[in-house]
Amino acid sequence: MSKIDKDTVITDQKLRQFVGYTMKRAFLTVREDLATVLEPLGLRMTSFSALAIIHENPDISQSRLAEALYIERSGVVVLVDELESADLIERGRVEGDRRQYALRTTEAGEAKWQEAERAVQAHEDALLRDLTPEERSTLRALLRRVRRR
Amino acid sequence: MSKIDKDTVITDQKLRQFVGYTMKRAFLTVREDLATVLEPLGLRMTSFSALAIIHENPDISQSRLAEALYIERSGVVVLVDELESADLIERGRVEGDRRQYALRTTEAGEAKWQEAERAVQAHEDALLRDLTPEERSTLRALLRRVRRR
DNA sequence: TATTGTTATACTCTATAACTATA
DNA sequence: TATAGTTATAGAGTATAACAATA
Repeated sequence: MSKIDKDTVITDQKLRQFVGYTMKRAFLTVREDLATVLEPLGLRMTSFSALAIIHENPDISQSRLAEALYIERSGVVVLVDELESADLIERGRVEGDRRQYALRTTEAGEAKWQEAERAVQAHEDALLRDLTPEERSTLRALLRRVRRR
Repeated sequence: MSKIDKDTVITDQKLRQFVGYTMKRAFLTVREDLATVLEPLGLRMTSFSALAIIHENPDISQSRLAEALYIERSGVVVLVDELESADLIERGRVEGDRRQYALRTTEAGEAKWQEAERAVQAHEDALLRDLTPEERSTLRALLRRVRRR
């Protein structure tokens, strides 16, 4: 019932055997740093992703953006509101279907994307500084091979 | 303002260049599957980790468990309440310091840990089925080299 | 003064469900 | 009937801050 030593080393050997545990730890590290990098740009992790998808797929609808981001359409509404309020994207109308919007970046949105892309690249270069370019590619490739059952 | 084609392929080339994006996707896949695996055992991702740490570090205090789990002490209270209510761990008293607890697994907790460990191993084997044992080791090793600045 | 555990509160992120307007 | 977008609500997972007991 006692013998707790202030300097006893806490081990996590059992957990370390799991890829998921290591992945969670790495992801939380990335997420925290990324948040501080994006914050001064007025972006969050998800709005950064949304801006990237809209930049790359002009005139995409909210529903398809939801699929691309793997979130529900209801979540996209808030996200798009946020980007639109910041004048980074516009809700264009589609001729022939008045239900959906055609999302596209504004000029300011394009500039913001370029800036954010550079900032995020610098963030990754910092966190992955111990990995060679080849190792980073390997890491990306291995992560992409994690598959749902 | 239109030309949205129902079959237009949505690309995420810009995001894929980032390790963090791929990591998030992989982690969410793991987290979702893990949750369904742990649910019938009455565990969550974090309580599974806590059980592992307590199993491996008998008589650990709540504060040190918080450090091991990278969460706040206030969060540990709820977590430990949860595991204690399920009779998986006990809050033992420390002789010489009445402030802290000495957390340890119960017999039921040990059994639950063995069962959960097997279940989580099966979950990983399923999600990482496309990776060889060597590739899984490589993935773990690379993830561990992601470092805070 | 510092540490341990606790409580209350709040915040972020996301999902669910019910709704409207259009198709 | 089905689809696109919206709103309100709720839940999970954490963090922050203030506090009591003990060191």
